[in-house]
Amino acid sequence: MSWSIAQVARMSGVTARTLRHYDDIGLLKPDHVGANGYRYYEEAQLLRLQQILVLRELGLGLADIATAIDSEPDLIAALRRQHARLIGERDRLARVARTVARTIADLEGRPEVAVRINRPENLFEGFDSSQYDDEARERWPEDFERAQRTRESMTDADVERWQREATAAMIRMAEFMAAGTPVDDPAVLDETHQHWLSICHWWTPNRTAYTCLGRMYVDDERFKANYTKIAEGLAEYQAAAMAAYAEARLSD
Amino acid sequence: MSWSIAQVARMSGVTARTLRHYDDIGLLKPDHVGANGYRYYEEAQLLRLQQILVLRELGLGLADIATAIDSEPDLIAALRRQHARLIGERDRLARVARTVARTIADLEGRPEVAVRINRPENLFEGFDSSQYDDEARERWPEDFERAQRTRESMTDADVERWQREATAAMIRMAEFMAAGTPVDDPAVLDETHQHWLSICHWWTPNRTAYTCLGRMYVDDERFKANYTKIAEGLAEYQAAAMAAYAEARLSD
DNA sequence: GCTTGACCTTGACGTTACGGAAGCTTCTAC
DNA sequence: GTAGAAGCTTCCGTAACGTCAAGGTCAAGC
Repeated sequence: MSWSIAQVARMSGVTARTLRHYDDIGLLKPDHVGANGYRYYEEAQLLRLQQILVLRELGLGLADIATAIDSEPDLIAALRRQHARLIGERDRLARVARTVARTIADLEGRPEVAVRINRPENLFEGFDSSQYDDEARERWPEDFERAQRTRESMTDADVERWQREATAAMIRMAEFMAAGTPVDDPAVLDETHQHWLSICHWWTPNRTAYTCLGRMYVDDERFKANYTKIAEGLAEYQAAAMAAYAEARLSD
Repeated sequence: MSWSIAQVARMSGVTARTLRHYDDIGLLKPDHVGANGYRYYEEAQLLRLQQILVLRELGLGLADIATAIDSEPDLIAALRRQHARLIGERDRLARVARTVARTIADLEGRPEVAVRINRPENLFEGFDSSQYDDEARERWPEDFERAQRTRESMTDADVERWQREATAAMIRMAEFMAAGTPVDDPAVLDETHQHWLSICHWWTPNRTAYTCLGRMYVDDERFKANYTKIAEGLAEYQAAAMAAYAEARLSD
C-alpha cells in the first residue's frame, strides 16, 4: 500500500510542501518515485514522519532531528540540550516581559505597582472539588449533572493537565494586572475568552451567569483565597475582566 | 558635528552592517550622504537609534518599531501587544520544556518523578541577610570585609535585581533536577558556573571552599529551608552540582 | 476523444534581521 | 606615491517552510 503526497499530508496534518521540503533536505525520502515523478510513501516513511513530528514539537531543528533519529544514542543528549535551551529562553522572555511591563508603566506615568506574583506549578494540587458538590447540585441542578458527567470522563492525567493550565491562566491574568493592562484591553479579552472556553468545558454560562461567576470569585471566601494565593487583588481583577468580557462578547 | 557609520557603530554598539540595513529599510536614514556616498549621522539620528535599540531590546520587530516610533500613541498599544506575546511565548516554552523533560524520563525508563516546583518572584523578599553577619565575620573575617563593601555599593534596586536573579537561578536548578539531569551534565555545569560567578560578586571561593559552601546549603537548616521552599531535595542537588563543578573546573 | 478539475511536478521568490564576502572607491597618514 | 583603513554596493546565506507560477498527469463524465 503506498500513498501519494497529498494523502500523507492529510493523514499527518502537515502540508505537501513540507513533505517536499523534507525530501529536498533528505530528512524524509519517499519510498519510491514513479515514472511520472510522483512521490509515493509507505508505512515505514509514515513511522519516520511521526518521529520527526514528535521531535519537531519538542522544538528541535530539522538538522538535529535528522542526526538524532538516525543515531538513537544522541537523542537524549539532544533533548537535554534542548531542555536547557528552552528554560533559558523561557527565562529570557520572562525578564523581557517584566521590562516591557515596567516600560509601559513608565510611559503612562503610572507609579510602579510592585505586584508580587506566586507561580505554583499546580495551585489545585490535592484540591478536593467535591467539597462544592452539594452546594452546586442545589443551585444549578442541570448544569451540575453535565459537569458531573464531564468530570467522570476525565482521567487523572486529564485532571492534572487541566489544573496546571488553570493555574497558568491565573498567573497570566496576574501578569496583565501587574502590567496595569485595562480589563477591556484586547489581550485581556482574549485571555478571558480562554477562561470562558475552559468553563464551557463543564457548562456554558451566558452573559449574566458569567458575570455572576466572576462576582462569586470575589464574594466567596474560598474562591477568593485561591486567587489571593497567586497575587493580591487578583480575584477582583479577574471578576472585572469577566464582566468586561461578558459585556463585550456574550449575549443573554 | 557629524559622525561616520563606523563611529556611530562604536558609540551605539551595533555593527555598521546593521546601520546600513536600517538605512535600506528606511528605519534610520543618515542625516546626509556625502558626494562620495558616505553616510553621515547627526545627534538626531543618534537619539532615534537609541529609541530603536530600546524597543528592539523589548523584542519588537523592526516594522513595529518604525510605526511605533513615528506615531507615539501607538507605542503603548504595541508594547501591550508585545507583552501579551511574550508571556504567551514564555508559557508555551514552559509547556514544551516540561514535555521534553517527561520525554527524557520516558526514554531513560526512569519512573516519572513528579517534583513540585514553586516559583516565587523573589524568594528573598524581606530577607534579612544581616542575621548572618556576626557568624560570617567570625568565620571568614577577610572575605566578610570585602562582601560588606560590595553590599554597601548596591542600591535597593540592585539588591532587588540580584535577589530575583538568584531566585530564578534556583528555579532553573530545580528544573534540571526535575528533568533528572545528572549534576555533571554540561548544562548543569554551565548553570552552576553562573552560580559561582554570582558568588564571586562577593568573594572568590576555590575548589574546597565552593564544595564546602554547597555542603553548608544542606547542613545549615536556614539555608536548606530556603531551597526546600522551591522544591524538595533541591539543596542536596545544588550541593552535588557545586561539588561536581568544583571538581571539574576549580583548582585549589 | 475531449474537457474539466483535482493532483502532481520543479523552480523561484519572500519571510527576519542582519552576517559575511567580493570587488571597487575613497580617505588618511607617511 | 603608496599602503592600509574605511567606505561603498551587491549578492548569497540563514530556518522552515508559504506562496505563487507554469506546466504535466490522472480519473471521470460527456
